[in-house]
Amino acid sequence: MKTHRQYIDEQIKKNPQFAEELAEAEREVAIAVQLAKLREQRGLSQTDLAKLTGMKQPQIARLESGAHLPALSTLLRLLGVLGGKLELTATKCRLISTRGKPVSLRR
Amino acid sequence: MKTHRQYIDEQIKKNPQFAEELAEAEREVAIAVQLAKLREQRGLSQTDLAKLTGMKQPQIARLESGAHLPALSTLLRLLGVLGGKLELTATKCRLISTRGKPVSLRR
DNA sequence: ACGACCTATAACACAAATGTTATAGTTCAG
DNA sequence: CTGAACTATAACATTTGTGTTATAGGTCGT
Repeated sequence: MKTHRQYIDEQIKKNPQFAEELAEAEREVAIAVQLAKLREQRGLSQTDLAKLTGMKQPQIARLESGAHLPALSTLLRLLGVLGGKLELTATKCRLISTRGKPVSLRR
Repeated sequence: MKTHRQYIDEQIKKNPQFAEELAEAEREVAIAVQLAKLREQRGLSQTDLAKLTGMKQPQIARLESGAHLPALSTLLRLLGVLGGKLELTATKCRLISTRGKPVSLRR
C-alpha cells in the first residue's frame, strides 16, 4: 500500500511537470467513471442510453471502459440525455507574469 | 430584436429535439468563450498560453474562435495551466424507464 | 514609417475519436 | 440448458481535432 504512491512522489521530484500530467490523467479516467455511474443511477443500460443519444452500444462501452476519451461534443450529448452539467470554473490563480508587468500584463 | 428568437421557438415546436441540440450548441460555444476569457483574466497572450501548455499559438486561436471544439484532453491541458476545473455534475432527473420497471430497472 | 507585439487563417500530414457491424462472454430467469 | 439482456472487444472506414509552418492584419509606441 505504499510503493505506488512512492513511485509517484519520486517522479514528481524528478520532473515537476509530472504532477500536472498525473492530475490530468486522473481527471480523464474520472470522466469515464462518472459517465458510467450516472448512467447506472438513471437505471439505463448501455443499449438504452445508446438509443436515447443516437449512438450505438459499443460506443458507450468504449467510452466507459476508458478506451479513449469522449470528444467534448459526445460528452455533451451524453450529459444532455443523462441530465448532467459540465461546468468550467476558474480556480486557483498561480500566475506568473513571465517578465516584468504585473497581473494584467503585456499590452 | 425578435425574429431570431421567434425562429428558434418555431423550430422547437416543429421538432422537440431541436431544443436539446440548441442547448448543446450553446454549451459548445460557451466553452470557447470561457477559455478566451480565462486566458485574458490571467493576463496571458495566446502566445504565452501556447508556451505554457506546449502548444502553438494558432492552435489556441483556432479553439477560441470556435473553429472546432477542443478535445477533452486539450481542454484539461489548458485548464491545468489556466487554473480552472471541469466539473461534471448530475442535475435534473427526467428519466423515463422505457418499459415497465421503476427507477432502478431492468436487471 | 518602422518594429514589436498581438490575433487570425490557411494548408496539410498525423493522431484520435466516432460510427458501424459482428461477435463473444456474463448473468439470470424460466 | 436455453434464451434474453447486458457488457466488452475487434476491425475498419470516416470524421474531427492536433501539430506545424507560414503568413497576413491589427494596434501601439517611438
